[in-house]
Parts: sequence; C-alpha cells; structure tokens
Amino acid sequence: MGTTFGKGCHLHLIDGSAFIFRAFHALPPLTRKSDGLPVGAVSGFCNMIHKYVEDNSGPDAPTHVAVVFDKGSHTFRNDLYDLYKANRDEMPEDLRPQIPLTREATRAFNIACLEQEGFEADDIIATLTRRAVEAGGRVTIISSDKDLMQLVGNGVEMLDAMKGKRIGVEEVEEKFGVRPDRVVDVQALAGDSVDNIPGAPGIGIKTAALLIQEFGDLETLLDRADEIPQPKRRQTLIEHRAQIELSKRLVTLDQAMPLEVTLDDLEVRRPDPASLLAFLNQMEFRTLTRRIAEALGVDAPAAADPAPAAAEAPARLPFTPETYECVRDAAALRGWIEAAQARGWVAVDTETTGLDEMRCDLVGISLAVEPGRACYIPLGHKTGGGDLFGADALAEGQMPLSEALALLKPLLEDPAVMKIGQNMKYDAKVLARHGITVAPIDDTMLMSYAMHAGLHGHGMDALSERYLDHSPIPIKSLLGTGKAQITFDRVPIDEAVKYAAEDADITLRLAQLFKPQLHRAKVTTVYETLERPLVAVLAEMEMTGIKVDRDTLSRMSNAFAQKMAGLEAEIHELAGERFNVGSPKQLGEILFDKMSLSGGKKGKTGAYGTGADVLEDLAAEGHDLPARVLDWRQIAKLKSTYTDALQDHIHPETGRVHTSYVITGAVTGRLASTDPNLQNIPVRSEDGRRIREAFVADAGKVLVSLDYSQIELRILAHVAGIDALKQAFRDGHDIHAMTASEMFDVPLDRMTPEIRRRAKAINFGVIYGISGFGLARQLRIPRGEAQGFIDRYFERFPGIRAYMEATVAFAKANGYVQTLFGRRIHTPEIGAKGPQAGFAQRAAINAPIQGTAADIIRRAMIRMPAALGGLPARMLLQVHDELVFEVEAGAADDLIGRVRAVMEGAAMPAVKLDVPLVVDAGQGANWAAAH
DNA sequence: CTCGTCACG
DNA sequence: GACGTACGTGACGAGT
Repeated sequence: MGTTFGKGCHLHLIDGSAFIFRAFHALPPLTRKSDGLPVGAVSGFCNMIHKYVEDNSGPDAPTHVAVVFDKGSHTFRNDLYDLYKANRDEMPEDLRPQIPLTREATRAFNIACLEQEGFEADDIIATLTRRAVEAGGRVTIISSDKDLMQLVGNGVEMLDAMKGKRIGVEEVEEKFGVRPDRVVDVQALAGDSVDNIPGAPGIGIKTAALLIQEFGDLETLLDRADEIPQPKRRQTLIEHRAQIELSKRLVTLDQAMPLEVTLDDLEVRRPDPASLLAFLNQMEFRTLTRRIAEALGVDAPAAADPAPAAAEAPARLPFTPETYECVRDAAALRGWIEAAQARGWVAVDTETTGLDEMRCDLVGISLAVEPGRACYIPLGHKTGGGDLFGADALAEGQMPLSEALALLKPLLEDPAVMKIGQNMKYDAKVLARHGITVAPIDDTMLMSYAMHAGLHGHGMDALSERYLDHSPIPIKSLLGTGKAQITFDRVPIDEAVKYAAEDADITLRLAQLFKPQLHRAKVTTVYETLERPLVAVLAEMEMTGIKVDRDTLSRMSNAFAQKMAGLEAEIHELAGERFNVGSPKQLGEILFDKMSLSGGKKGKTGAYGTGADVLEDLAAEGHDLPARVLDWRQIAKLKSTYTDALQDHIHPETGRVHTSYVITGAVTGRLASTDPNLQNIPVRSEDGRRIREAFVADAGKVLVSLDYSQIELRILAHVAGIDALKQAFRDGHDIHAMTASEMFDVPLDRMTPEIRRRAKAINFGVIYGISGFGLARQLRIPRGEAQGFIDRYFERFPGIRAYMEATVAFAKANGYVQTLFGRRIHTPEIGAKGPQAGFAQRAAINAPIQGTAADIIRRAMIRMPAALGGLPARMLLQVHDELVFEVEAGAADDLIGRVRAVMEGAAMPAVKLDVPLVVDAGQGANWAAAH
C-alpha cells in the first residue's frame, strides 16, 4: 500500500456496464433458489471478473485496477441534446435489481468500483486514462466499445476480453480509417444510430474517414466545406454544420471531469477470501463458490441457508456489549480498518456534543464490521472537573483526533468499501467539516423509509425494537435530561463504548436485514435512485446555507414590536380589561362570555375556537376587536417565528442560515425542513413577503429561484388520463379558467375572476381528495352549493372520479399506493371505520400525486451537481416545487437555462408524462426579488 | 408535553 | 342518520 502511481505502473480500467449487459444477454435467466431474486447477470458478471483476475495475474499483471459503471441515465450529454440515447430501451425489469449487486460483487472481489452521476463510465475511463498517462504509466481498457477508441495510443490500448483481442493504434485505424486522435471527427460526421448521434446525413464511416484524411481535421473540413467537389456532400456539410459540431461534442469523452478518487486509490488488492466467498454464498452460486474457493486455496463455506433464515440470522445473535472494543491507539485502529477493507463494508456512527452538525464537535467514532463485532474510538472526551473557566482537559487514553482521522480518511473515502449508517447525512456532514468525504454509503433509515413509509417511523431505536427485538441503551441514561443534561464529551469513556459501539452494531445488523428485503419489497430502484443519492446533494446544500441579513430582520422586529404594542392597547381598550392577547383561552372568554358574540363553539378540549376563520367572520359582522386581534396575530407570528427566531439561526462563522432537511420527514416523499424550517417563509401576505428581503445573495452574486408551474395538477391530468386537461396544458392555457369554462359553461372570453377563483379552489380540492364540506368552507358558500359544483366537475371530468375510486380500491386491496416512480406509501388506516376512513381515503388519493411531484424534484436535484459543473453556482434551498440557487451575477442566465432543462426533463426517461412540465424562473438580489 | 394557531407548498 | 372532514409539513406561545 501507499506507492504513488507513476512510471512503471499499469492501470486496468474495466467497462463494468458492458460486462453486465453481456452477462445478462448471453445467459439464460437464472434466479436465486431461496427467494427467486434474479441473479443471472450477477452470476455472469462474477464469472467474467474471476476469469479476468485469473488471466491477469501473470508477469504483465496490472498494478492498479478499477471497474467503472454508468450511473443513472441522465448525463451532461442529455443537456446538450435531449434526444441523446433517447431510442434506448428502458432497462429490463429483471436486470434492474441486479445492478446494485454487481457493485457489491466488485467490492467483494476487493476491486475499486467507480461511478458518478451525470457522467458515463466512458468519461470516468477517459479522465483516469489521461491522468495515468500524464503520470507516466500505461493503461489497458478492458472493453470493445468503439466510443473508447479515441483514447488509444500513447501507452493506452484496449482489450476485448471476450475475443482476447488487443486493440491498438493499428486496429483503430483499421476500423475508423484515421488515427485515434481523429476518431471523434469521423464519429461526428458518421453519426451513430445506436446512441442516436445525428452526424451528417448520408455520410458513413468510409466517407467520413476520406474527408478527414483529406482536410486533416473536422474544423478545417467544415471551414473549407465549399471546396468539396461532390455537390451533394458539400451541401450536406454546409447545411448541417451545427448538427455535426453538436455530434462531436456528444462523442468526445470528458477527460477532465471532477473525480474524487485518485489513481493511488486504485492499487490492486488481494481479495479477502472470507468476504468474497460470503458474497458468492449469499448469491447461492454453488459452482462458482467452489471454483473460487479452490483458486484461493481455502475450503468452500457450507451452502447458504434459504435466504429468509439467513437474513434473520444476524438479528438472532445476542447483543454482548462487554465484547465491544475501545480503540485507544493507531495499531488497534489499523486492525479495524483492515477488517473493514477486507469485507468491503463497515457500519459507521459518529458521536458529537450536539444535534446541530454545523456547530457541534466530534467526540468519537464507532465502527462495526460484523454483527456483534464493533468498536468505539473516543477522541474528544473530557475529564469531569473543569478549571475556573469550565475548559476541561482531554481524558486519558484517547488517540489524537487528527491521527485517527488521518487513518480513517482513506477507508471512509474508499470507493471499494461501503459505509453503512443510520441517517448518514448527519455523520457525513460532521466528517465533511474535518475534510472527509464519506462515499459510497448505505443508509438503514432510508432503506426503512423506502420499504415502510406510512407504517412507522425510521429512527434507530424504533427499528431496533421492531426488527432486531432489541432495545438500545437510551441516550438519556448517559446524558440525563432537562437542566442537568450533559453533552456526550462528558460521558465516561467506558460507558460511551457500550452505547456508541452498540449503535454501529445495530446499524450493521439492520443493513444486513434490510438490504435483501429491498428487492422483495420492490423498492430497490426507489432506494437507489431517489433516496440514497440525495444524501450527498442535501449535505452540500445544508453546509452551503443561505446568507441572511441580521440588520434587516432586527429592524423589522423593532417595527413589529411597536405595532403590536399599539394594537394590544387598542384591544385592551375594546375589551375593557387587560388580558393576554396571545392566549386563545383568554381571548375566547372575552369574545364569547364577556362580549357574548355569536359563533362561539367549543372544541373537544372545552375551549372556544378562535382560529382565523372564526375571527374573520366576526370581523365581517362589524366587530372591531376580532379584526384587531387578527392584525396582532399576523404580526406576532411574523415576529416570533421569523424576524426574531431566524436571527438566532445565523451561524456565527458563516453568517448564513443552515437548515436541515429530513429525507424521511413526510410519508409522501416530500422533504421536511427543520432548525429552522425554511420551507414556510412567508410569501402570501405583503408584510410577510418582506421577510424574504432578508435572504440575500453574497456580494457580486444573485439569487435565482425556479419553480414548477402547477406540477400537481399536471400529474393529476396524466395519472387520471384527462384529455381535456392534458390538451390545455400542452396548449399552455390558463388551467383554472379552462376548468371554469367547462364547468360553468362560460366562454373563456367572458370569464370573470370570481368564477375562475371557484374553479381554482375545486382544482386544488380534487388533489386533496375533495369533499363538499371542505370546499364549502374554503369558498365560504353553503355546503349544498359546493356539492353541486363537485357533482358538475365529476360530470365534466368523469376520469377524475374514476381515478379517485380506483386509487382507494387499490389501497384497500394492497395496503399501499404508489407514485409513478414506484415509491410506495402504506395506508394501514384505509380499512378503518368511522371518521378516520375519510382521512385515510383522501390521504391515499393525494399521496400518489404529491409523491410523484416530490420524486420529480428529487430527480432534478440529484442531477443538478453534474448539470452545474463549471458554473459559479450553488443550490441552496428546496421548497417542494421550487429550487433556489446563488450564482455569480454574470452567469445567472446560463444557470437558468441549465436548471430549467434539468427540471423540465426530470421525469425522463423513467416516466414519459403526457403533459409538459413548465418551470418559471426569477432572479434578484434577495429572495423576494427572485421569486 | 399537548394544544391551538398559522406559516408554507 | 350522524359523524366531522379538504392533502402534506414545522415552530411558536400558552397552559397543562
């Protein structure tokens, strides 16, 4: 370990995706015996990797190796050309669940496993190839893909593993008729029907090669196209110049993409027999397990139990806290790191002094490599006493923090070792502050969310009790509660070991239980594409934060305080006595007992209702006091929740506010924002909206806000199949006016705002699972009239009622509903009797619509880092259908173009909507101006 | 710690 | 025939 890549080194880059597809198509469908999981491609993949290892252990063995995969189907090329690879079929259903298993297989062989969202495997290969050549090494690319041939030469060659044929400069020239460095020119002209590269119509490889030979390169050819003798050819090149140039950009591989991994990380490592055989055994590959055991010179393990028993086995192993190890020096830590590296996975948990990742300090790290085998590394525990200033000394027997992190960094960043956590976003952020980028990751909280949304929460204690039948040590037993509560750095180390190591142990056991269940629950794709990749994206946004101007907030607070004092005096005057205006109880007594106003209704707790709707009715009757209270309440809300509280959230060092998004916060797939909640900053009232002026861009930058227009109604039109709505969206019509026109037989040119307002309320009501009562209250009309509107709506759009009924029936039959992307939301209350029944049905109707919208913006966010590559821009906030960015002023328009393309295309290619998605954009010095 | 209230999509 | 209802969140102050 530890040699630097350079002269004499030989890097092998394996085109992993090509291996998978070849294995999938060449082999008959094969399923795992115990549970029917399709594993044919995994089996073929393992065979090919094994054969590769056998064939390459001789004198010319590589010193460095990596298997490179495609990730996702959207890359920067789709932003250049939306039809790029558009004629590709969706991945076969049987292959999909095998994709993550091939990653695991690669790690089981102890080979680095690389992939990156937004880039193709070919770009990663190109980038590493260039780096290796620049460092003076040789490269062999194990692939026969012609798109990689542009890289050949200069110590780089390709190897067709199936045919055992080497592809050097000569072979490339034979195929393309030009030297490798001009291959992209030929490809740009000839195009490619497989990848849907347009090229120049009527020109194939032969003609293209002739032209490039004659003119030297593509740019010269295009500049001097008028010299081409053949009139047809000449005309084609001149006419299609832009298309040809685009084609060249599409076929040219990115040799300088951002890539965290370094060549040194790819050094060849011997596989750990135990973990490799464990993986093969878990896949139930009998022959291969035996063959590889022989090759490694060890005994094959006993054949695996049927999967369900195997999956439950780790849960049954008892917890033995006394066997957890306390790691106090580098030698011991190295042992744990090697154990993790040999297995290809490790569960990780960090202990800190608080819950705010941006402010707390790291106190220790725990690791688990097997059920029951875990350790805790104390790093920041303090001695009890404390000096006069409360600054305690570090407790004895701890490694220096910097030394431990220096040892752990390569493991935590090793692409071949899976880091397993419970809510990894937290640990990733803590470690990021120490310069460590944790990857790749698995997250038990997100696995549970993908499988169990709507059934129960996803906190570790709940999961442990429910799935491992084990109650973890409560944190309160260590920290105490209330005023006497201490921070984790004050916990004695021997107590901390039991608690912290147990957390890592539980996390590992949960992962081993959940991972194989994802497929059976049919949510592997949801977990892999909508949950897990979001962790890094959100961590980055949260750490970036948004700048908030304290002076603006402070001035507003003062103004609000004055206004409130004035209103309070008026209210006391009107009431004839002093009372706490902020107390609903006291207010209710004043209004309905003392003043005997009408409409006093007591709720289930026996208190009068004094909500805004009640006070508005009273105010409309001409009563001044409730009107003043409404004004007071609005200001009190703005002051306490926003202008006051937000100031406390400004980070002392960054001057910015760092919210925290909860990925599992809403059952539908929406995010939740906490500490502070930046998803409910006022916008509807004029006074409230001014609070957004305090959210500002840094000097020289602007804030850009982009939001989906009517995304939920568009999804409704699609899922319910309402032709009239779909057509209206395609034509860009005013959807509420069009609904009003259909319902009330009013031609569009005679539409009034009032009729449109009613139709708008109905459209929203439909999304929520409409009821006559709800609509009546919203529109303040009699219930019978509201019911009449709803009946008419369903007459005009019978598909909507059919959709609603079908959704409820599906929920009753299956116990869940799902989004267009396969996210499942469980509906355990759907069969309930009584008033809960209505709740559950409306929630079931709403969930697929709200959830599909949530999935779409998640997909957009996950693609954003790649789409933004190179731009001086950062994504700051998500507000359900809106994304907020901060960008150098000069690049705002470029940013809007790119982000809009990603957002509008975010459903593709997994789902092709019948309606267009439309994104509105704004920019300005602050959030109010950008919205 | 629960409730009522109100901010957002 | 009566129930009581629009869907999804988080934070605050009051009052237990």
